Amino acid sequence: MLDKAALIVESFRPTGGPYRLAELAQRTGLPKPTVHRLAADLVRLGWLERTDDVRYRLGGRLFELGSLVPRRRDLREAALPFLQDLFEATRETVHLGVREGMEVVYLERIHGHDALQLPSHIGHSLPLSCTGVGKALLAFGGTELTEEVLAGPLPRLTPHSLTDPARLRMALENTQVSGLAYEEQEAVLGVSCIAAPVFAGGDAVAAISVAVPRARFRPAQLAPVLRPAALGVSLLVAGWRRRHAARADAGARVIH
Amino acid sequence: MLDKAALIVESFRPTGGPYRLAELAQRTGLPKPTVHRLAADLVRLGWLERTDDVRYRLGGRLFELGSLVPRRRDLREAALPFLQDLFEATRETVHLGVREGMEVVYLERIHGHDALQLPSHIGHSLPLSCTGVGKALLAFGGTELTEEVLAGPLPRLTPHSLTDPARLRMALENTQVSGLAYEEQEAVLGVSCIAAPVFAGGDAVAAISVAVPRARFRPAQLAPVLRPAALGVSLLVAGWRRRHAARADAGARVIH
DNA sequence: ATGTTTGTTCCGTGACACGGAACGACGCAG
DNA sequence: CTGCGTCGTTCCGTGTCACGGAACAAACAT
Repeated sequence: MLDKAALIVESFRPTGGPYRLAELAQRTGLPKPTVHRLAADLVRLGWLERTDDVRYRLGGRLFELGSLVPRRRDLREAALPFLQDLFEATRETVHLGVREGMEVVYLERIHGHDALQLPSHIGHSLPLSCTGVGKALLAFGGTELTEEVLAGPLPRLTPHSLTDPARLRMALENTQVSGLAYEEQEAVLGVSCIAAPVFAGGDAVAAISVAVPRARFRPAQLAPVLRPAALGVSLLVAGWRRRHAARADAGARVIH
Repeated sequence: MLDKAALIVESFRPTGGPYRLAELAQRTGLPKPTVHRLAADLVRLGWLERTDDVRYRLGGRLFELGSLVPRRRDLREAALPFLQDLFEATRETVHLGVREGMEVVYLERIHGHDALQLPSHIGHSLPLSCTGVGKALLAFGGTELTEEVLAGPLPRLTPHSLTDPARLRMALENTQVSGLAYEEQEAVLGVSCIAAPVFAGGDAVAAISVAVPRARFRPAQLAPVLRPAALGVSLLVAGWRRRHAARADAGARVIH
């Protein structure tokens, strides 16, 4: 029954937008009365809301709980000042993302009034191989991960997406040398992207990127600002790790 | 059973931090085996995670779902560019918040490297009467809401929190005239705050604030930047409302 | 060595989740 | 106006699976 409830909630991905009861039944494959009963319970709990008294959408309680998720909250908090610096220096769309399985999940995206129309919303997932953040994470995510991605079929979001394993491998090797990952119209036509990994103890735990309309994409001007930003976050996160490890040890000794 | 699962998840508020099985059992008041079984299910669903293989914390899936909540996501997206402007102009901590019952919930908080130690994390709730954002929402939230808050006991976060209904009422009336709400060390000692409401169709749907260390709090310099920011968001949101209403009408006609 | 608390497994019992069937309301085509 | 389809909602008998007390081994403190 928890599974059914979760199925209903998850069926709101990726739009979160309002759905009618019949739509939910179809999306989840559950019988209509079951959806009706469970949805009513979820509304009572605040996990869902009713809009015009006919349709359901994700509820505010879910937002509050999601904001508390420790790993995500701490990383975002630490990175935010650097993302601000980056945005002020470039005035372009700035991303922070982490790896989740074979995909990248965006933790933060800041932009000005001329926001690009991008699929990289906060909380959304995109294939590792099609995004700057994803490539940065992939290049420094260990060989076994790289091989797994290169083995599987490479997804295609645009005609420019890298679907040839050999070319992707070459791009990753370049990234491993330069510490920077590039993406050119591989996720959205007309938008290019440069990204840098955030390290913590040898492996990349996140990545920062700047997305720019292809016409005014000038890597030589972005790299000198992006690199220190990623480095700054890395140093901050490394500081945590040490403190956290010490605290964990202390805790283990203190408890009981 | 959904209720029990929700009880477990909600018991992570407000820290989200890792808890042991016994702690969860105590926090929720549920028997240990029940928590054990449900927590295992929740981990399987990705709503909870296990840390050092002993403790539980809120899971990444929850973050992703929470980010999709439409009302919150749209408002944040619309306000973000203005929050950026505000931050660049003031270089102080900027908030975006909405009302949820008798409390304010923060949707966004951006800051630089010298982040203030504030209780206003994203997703957190604070009493309306103790925060700048809350006062702005309260002043333009309708008389029945005002009376309800003034009637109940006013919470006290610091010695400066307004607990006298008469003084709070006066502050709200000032805000209704000036369009600006002030808060001085009422939530955190040493921090003052100025806020402005975001309107949509006559009533305040959100509020923007700037929090500043008391020593360098200069309202006369903040107000001229804050006011147009709040106004800008208001105009954008008003645009939605019209479009959304039109779309809802169209939808009502189209569907069936 | 003893006591306490931890996380975990087992399992008989009973509550309650389940979903097919039926209902009234609504919009539409004929 | 009448039939038809689909909507959201309610009912209720059936069967399942959630429930949690009891018992367990392991870790730690005294």
